[in-house]
Amino acid sequence: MMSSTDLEIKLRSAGVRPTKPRMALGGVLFGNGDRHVTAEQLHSESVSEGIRVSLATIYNTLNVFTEAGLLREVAVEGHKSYFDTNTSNHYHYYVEDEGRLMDIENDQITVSGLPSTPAGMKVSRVDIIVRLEKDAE
Amino acid sequence: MMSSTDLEIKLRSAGVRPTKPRMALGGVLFGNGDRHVTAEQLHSESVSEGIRVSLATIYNTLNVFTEAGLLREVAVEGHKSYFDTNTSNHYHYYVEDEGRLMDIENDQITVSGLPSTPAGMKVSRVDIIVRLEKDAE
DNA sequence: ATAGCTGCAAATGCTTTGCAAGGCC
DNA sequence: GGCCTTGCAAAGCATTTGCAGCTAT
Repeated sequence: MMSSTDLEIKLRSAGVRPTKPRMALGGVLFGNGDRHVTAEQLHSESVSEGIRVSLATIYNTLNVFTEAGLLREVAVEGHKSYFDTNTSNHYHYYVEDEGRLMDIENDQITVSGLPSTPAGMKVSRVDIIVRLEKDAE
Repeated sequence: MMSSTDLEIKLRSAGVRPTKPRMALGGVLFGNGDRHVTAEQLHSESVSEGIRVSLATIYNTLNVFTEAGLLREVAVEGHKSYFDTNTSNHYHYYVEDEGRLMDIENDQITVSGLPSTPAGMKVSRVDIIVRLEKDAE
């Protein structure tokens, strides 16, 4: 858990004004360890916890948090964005049958053999998604 | 270039009926080396080459080709799917400023340190996207 | 002949936006 | 007070679907 004071500091440090909806959503997002949510998931979860926010505000808040570096957006497949509360460098499993995203709990992953970056460009991020399906065994 | 006979064989072997639109789109897709296109790009390119197809057919064809294993779909970021004519195992650069996808021309890439796959699951595919931005140098 | 395609337009799903009312510093 | 934020509903995009007519085998 994270105290509301800590949360307020977290938001302020990132340059995000701690409004009531942002504090409430921040509590849901950052109060329970690393999470991966879609806008729709966050909305229904918030509503069922008694937080009354519109879906527009959910999107707005997720975007503001992402731009402020509090969340990381993960593209898995068209028409659905996942937001990850773990902004450190790490990779993901994606369970295709369930549409569920998980962190790969291992910081030993290394990618080798990458060619040199094209001239005038630099790497902004490396995304790795390991897609999983049920074992037909 | 690929002859229309070869293209027809390619489609038939994949279990895809070689209709007129499919042959025409197949020519655009497979006639010029490895490509990465969005539906919209393929549509406007086809139209400017005098191929009259509706956007619905573009989507339908891309999906049929993908299911038949002739294309591979790459998720880069919300609201846009890229289709790659290179279906072999390889990874991508994504140039963020231009929305352009490129194959990483190197088969030396290896990923090590992956933890064992969760029980009952197997890896269906590993996607790696190296995001590039302009070097601010 | 008949199962499968295509095109059109309407529908869908996710996300953004315009604008008036309200909240934060 | 003034600027930023919220909510609602409407708009926007990319993609899919229903259906009547057409095509490949």
